[in-house]
Amino acid sequence: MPELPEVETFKRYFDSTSLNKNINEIMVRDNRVLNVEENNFKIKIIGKTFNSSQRHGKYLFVDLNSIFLVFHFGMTGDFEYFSKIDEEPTHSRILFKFQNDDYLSYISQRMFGKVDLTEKVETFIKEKKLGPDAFNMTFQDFKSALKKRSAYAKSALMDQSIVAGIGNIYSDEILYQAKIHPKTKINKLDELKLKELFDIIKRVLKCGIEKKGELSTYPKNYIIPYRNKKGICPKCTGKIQRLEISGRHGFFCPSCQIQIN
DNA sequence: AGCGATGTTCGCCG
DNA sequence: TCGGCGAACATCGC
Repeated sequence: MPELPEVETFKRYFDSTSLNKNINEIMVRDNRVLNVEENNFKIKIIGKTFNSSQRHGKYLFVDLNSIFLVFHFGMTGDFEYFSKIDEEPTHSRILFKFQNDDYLSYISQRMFGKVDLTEKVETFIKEKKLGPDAFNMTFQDFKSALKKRSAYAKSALMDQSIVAGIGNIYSDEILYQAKIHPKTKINKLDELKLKELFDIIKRVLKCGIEKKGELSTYPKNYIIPYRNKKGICPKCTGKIQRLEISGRHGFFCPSCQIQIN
């Protein structure tokens, strides 16, 4: 379930299981997830160790000394660390074998995720046109990223070039908590409302990280649990509505979330 | 059986 | 240029 909170959860899992272990072997189960040539990928990594990791938006970068491994998880990506080869998970696409005979699997059921290499994190971020990381940005970052933008609020939040890390689910939650209609044009928000939105982005993402992306454990006044079935708004008991914005569907409460025009 | 799904990217068009 | 839309990518579960 990889939006920012999930990728942050993957990062913590990765850090606690896989850092500082020598990589002895790499098994590429399906090279369609690789953005680099398979042999080159292996040559660049085997014999090295994962020194540290950093997250930007939905991307995870791993420092390998002079080169960075880049993980993106698409819609169905995950990591799994295990000890015996017969425990290899279904949809394991890239398997790293460490010197201690343990394994780390990069899982991708639908193979929308991609594994890449880059010389420099900043260059990669620039090439992918990623905006500031949603969790680490300052209010100034946020304001200047939105400058002269007129997209729908939901589209703007999901636009990785404006803010990196927010996807379909969290954009719904953020707008619900901020009481903003998804189709409000983002440039219609005044400074005060923008600051409120900024604070809510942080709060919702922080909650997501603390709950490790387990949606069922979210607070009672969150709309996320109501995304699948058109339910009752937990704040006003009105009916949750579904809407479509550029091929993605979202949910909102028409009486709590007011459109500003 | 067909549709939709937590993501990204590209081409089209207003 | 910006931004909305729809398709494409690949697979699986409902």
